[in-house]
Amino acid sequence: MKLATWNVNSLRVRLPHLTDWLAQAQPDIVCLQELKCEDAKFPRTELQAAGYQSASSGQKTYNGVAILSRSPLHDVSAGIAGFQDEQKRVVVATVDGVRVICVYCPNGQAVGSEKYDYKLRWFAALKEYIAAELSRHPMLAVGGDFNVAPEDRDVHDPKAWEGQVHVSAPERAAWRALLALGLKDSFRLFEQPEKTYSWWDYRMMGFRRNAGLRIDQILLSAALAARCTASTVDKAPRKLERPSDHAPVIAEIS
DNA sequence: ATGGCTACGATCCGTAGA
Repeated sequence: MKLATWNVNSLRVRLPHLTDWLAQAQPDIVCLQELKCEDAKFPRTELQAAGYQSASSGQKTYNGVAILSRSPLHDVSAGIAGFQDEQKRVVVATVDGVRVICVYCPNGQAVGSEKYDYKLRWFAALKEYIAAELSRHPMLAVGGDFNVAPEDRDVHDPKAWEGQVHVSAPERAAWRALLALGLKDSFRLFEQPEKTYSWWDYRMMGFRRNAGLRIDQILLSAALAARCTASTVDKAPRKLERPSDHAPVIAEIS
């Protein structure tokens, strides 16, 4: 089973890149973020033609998440149970016995801002939600844009980023609290090339300079981590014309 | 140097992303 996550930064703009990538990479399950697209306008038939069923939780202009799958999606629900939120950031489904949670974690804007506080509250709620899901689903994966670079090696210029949003100590603690539930960062289960990132700023030729952050991850429960055979970032779509600023992350499960 | 791209929904600029 090949599981992927990709922040597409507008599903409608990126649909050609997405369908090309699906045909090339042949993932079984894909978590998508930043659809910026209402469910009514979700390109369900186009994706069906590409061989994927979908469960989406979208909204206009901002946020929006979806899970694509070649196998049927069961027990679909949207949002974090018990956490009131207008912003569409979570969708969950069971596919082939695996509980898949797709997350678009808040950006946080700036340390100390209202959005930063929301980010930390949101992470606390996510942790409780994952804990509850884990108790019922030992085979569980959380794929998404976490908007946290967990360690300095996930940051192109740790000095410049020190204390900033995406790397601040409270954000990293919130991210590590998810691992404390028993989850593993699939990417770090393996030897990886130095300076591997999943997001690069559109400005200042961020991608050419490899000025990036590794903020997109796939977290696996112990049962899945034990069966994970590879995890990579696929930089190819980031090289295309009019790319998303994020690249897909992949985890392969035997 | 606090800018710089890109997408969006609304104009001909503001908001948001990271």
